[in-house]
Amino acid sequence: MSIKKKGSGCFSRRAPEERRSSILAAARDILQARNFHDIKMENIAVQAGVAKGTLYLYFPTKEKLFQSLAKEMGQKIFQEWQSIWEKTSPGEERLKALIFSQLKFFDENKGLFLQVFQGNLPANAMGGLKKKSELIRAVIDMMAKAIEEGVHLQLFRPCESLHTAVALFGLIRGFVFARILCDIPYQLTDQTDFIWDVFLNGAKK
Amino acid sequence: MSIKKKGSGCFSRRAPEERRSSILAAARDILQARNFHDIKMENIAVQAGVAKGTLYLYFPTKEKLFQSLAKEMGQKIFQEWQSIWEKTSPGEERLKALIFSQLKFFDENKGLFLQVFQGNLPANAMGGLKKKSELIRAVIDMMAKAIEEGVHLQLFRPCESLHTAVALFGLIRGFVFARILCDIPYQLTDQTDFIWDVFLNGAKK
Amino acid sequence: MSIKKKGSGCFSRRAPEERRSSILAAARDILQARNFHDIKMENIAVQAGVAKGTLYLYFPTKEKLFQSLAKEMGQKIFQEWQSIWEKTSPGEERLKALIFSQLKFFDENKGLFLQVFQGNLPANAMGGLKKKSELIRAVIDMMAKAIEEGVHLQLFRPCESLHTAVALFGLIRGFVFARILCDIPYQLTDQTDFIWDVFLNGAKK
Amino acid sequence: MSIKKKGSGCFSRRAPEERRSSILAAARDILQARNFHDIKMENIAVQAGVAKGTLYLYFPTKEKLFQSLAKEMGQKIFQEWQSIWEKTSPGEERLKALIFSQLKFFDENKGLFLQVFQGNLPANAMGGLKKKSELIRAVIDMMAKAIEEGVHLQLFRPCESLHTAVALFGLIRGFVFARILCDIPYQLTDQTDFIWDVFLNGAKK
DNA sequence: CATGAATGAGCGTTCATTCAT
DNA sequence: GATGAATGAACGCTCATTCAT
Repeated sequence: MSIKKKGSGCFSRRAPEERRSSILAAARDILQARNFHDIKMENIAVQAGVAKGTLYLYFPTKEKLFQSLAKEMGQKIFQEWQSIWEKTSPGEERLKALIFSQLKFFDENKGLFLQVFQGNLPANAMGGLKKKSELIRAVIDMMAKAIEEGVHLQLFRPCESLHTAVALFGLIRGFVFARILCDIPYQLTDQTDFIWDVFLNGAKK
Repeated sequence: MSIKKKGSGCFSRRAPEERRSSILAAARDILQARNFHDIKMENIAVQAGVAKGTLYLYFPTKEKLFQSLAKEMGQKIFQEWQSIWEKTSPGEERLKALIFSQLKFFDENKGLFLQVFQGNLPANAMGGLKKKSELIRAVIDMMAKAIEEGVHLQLFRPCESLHTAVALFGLIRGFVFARILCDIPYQLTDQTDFIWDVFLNGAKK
Repeated sequence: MSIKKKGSGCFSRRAPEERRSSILAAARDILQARNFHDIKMENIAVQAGVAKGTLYLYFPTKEKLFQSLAKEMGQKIFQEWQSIWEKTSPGEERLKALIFSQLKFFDENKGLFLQVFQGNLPANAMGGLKKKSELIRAVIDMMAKAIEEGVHLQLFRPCESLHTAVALFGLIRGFVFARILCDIPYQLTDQTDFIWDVFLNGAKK
Repeated sequence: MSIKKKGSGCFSRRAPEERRSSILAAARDILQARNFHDIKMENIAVQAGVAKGTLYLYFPTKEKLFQSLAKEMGQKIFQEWQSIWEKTSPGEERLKALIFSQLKFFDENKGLFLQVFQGNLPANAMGGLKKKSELIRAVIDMMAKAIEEGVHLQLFRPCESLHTAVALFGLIRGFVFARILCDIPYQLTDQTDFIWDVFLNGAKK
């Protein structure tokens, strides 16, 4: 009735920006386990420890709420990639860091992987999908650039860098799929070296 | 007040199995563009050219209808994989055929890729997901066996075949993602050789 | 396509218990004239002056709503009987008061007599019926006890009190039936003395 | 698909009048256990061993079907009463026979008692109710006449015969209620003498 | 600002009725 | 005549959204 504390780091009586964040955090947590359509505004409100009506003070509709969530998550991971780029040197280090970072992201967001990043979004999911696609495109482009660097460094043979980046992107996603959907047992981030090995040397004898 | 005249009972009377199929086909077509939750039974009925009530003569609920659809599609592609296995000889031929087949499937089902095969299914999506996971697991296992054959044939170096299969699976899915989500321009099936090359030789100089 | 503007959220905000009551009252009024199955939730909502959805804030299903109604009415009449028992002295006074009370109840609830108290309830009417049966059993048992008192007081000849109570119960119900179903013209409660006379003396010359 | 034998004495390939009867019999049997609204035309068709459409060859609507049933049952019992009247001599014999006949009817139609004869009929139940009321009125009037005879025979003291008949009617119904709704244990028809005794002598010491 | 009771459009499902076979 | 697949109007219930408090 007055002060509720529930879920992920939400506190009543904070600055409005924090309230907004706690709502998004609540939505994110619930989205780990349920569809957009199976999540009720009520659920988010309870998880965030606010009243249903309060959600509408921060987001005009349910849909916009989830779009905001997708956007913020996208920005966060994009920033992480940028930061990795800046902190690493070209070639193996940079690429392995990017691989590791992606594996880590999916490890931490198994549920979201099935929801936000696989299209479980409202009908005009194209809004959501575009964001998601842009993100995928961004990491592919970034890895393509890193691969070009690798070619210059004579690490890789000359290649169509975009396609090669797509290949690497898929390699990573393959392990994510296998891990999350099929319960093939391994720690996702532990696969960095294996992925790197296959990517570098292939399977040939 | 309580009893009203209903039903016009004017219709076409096709073969019953055909009717079931046409309903599933209608659902599949609509699913190319929309979510499970954004598809109304009405939509399916109209698309299939039947009345809403008719759907319920063939499927007890909306959910079961889509589960049937997922099941049938899964069976179809699984049979295709089996048939490929039987018609090809071990090693390169068999693996390239499996790669090609997967690329072709996604090329023909771009929309579904985003829906049925990526989890856009009802709340108990776990039913759907399990099916999907089983399918993924099946193709990975099949490719793992083919890779073991390849190792015996001295085509590949010794390896943990399951992980290597996951890598190949990912390689394929990477191109699918890139093509479908990011509009990276290429004919999906044209990438068979490139995928095979990367898988075999890696990117190393 | 998937998300539309809904809800107008304009209303009155009475006390919550009052709202629940007014819904039950609306249901009771409509039930005077119509079957459970011929009453639509919409009807009740309109009669109660609330929106359809509001009904579901107070009762989880249509069926539960009517069960609540039956329960409340049963409790009310049972309490009345208890209160009569306490306020009257054994013998004629007590029994005549019980007779009068039953006649009065049916006089005031002619329509319900045909509905709630005669089994016009949902499929699992057994729930409803059990309640009703319990109520009937309760009044029969109560009258049986009063008759035993009467035997002790030498008012009645020795008898199987339960069967005699059933006879008295039937005598009362006979007038109710005749009045309500056949429009035999008399004021129901005016028959108290006649019923008492027949019960006491029989029809014999 | 071709010849089905189900339920109460129904045979395919009979005269149309027999088909009509078997449908009504099926409806009657089902009505013993279920409400008008909980009975589907399909149920009746299966029970009668005919196709759903066939019902509509004999009855224009579901409602008319049940009205026909009510009418036929009413006629049957009315004829029984008439026949009793004709076969018995005035006074005790005639009245006890009427009492016995009513108890027997309810004993044989416990389920219907809860359905047809207590108002579980469609919205315009007034059609049904009128029939039922007429029937009740008929037996009351008949008993009133018998009571008048009894007065002439000096069996009964002078009285308002209609009201006295209502009392007797109620006495009978009381035992029916108690037996069917409350499981008070006795064979219904065994109560004839007790009812007669109470009706004649009352409960007085 | 925050609340949560109230709203009502919308959808899944049922089943009396029809009519091509 | 008999059949039963097909029909579609109708209704119970949900839940995003609103706004009086």
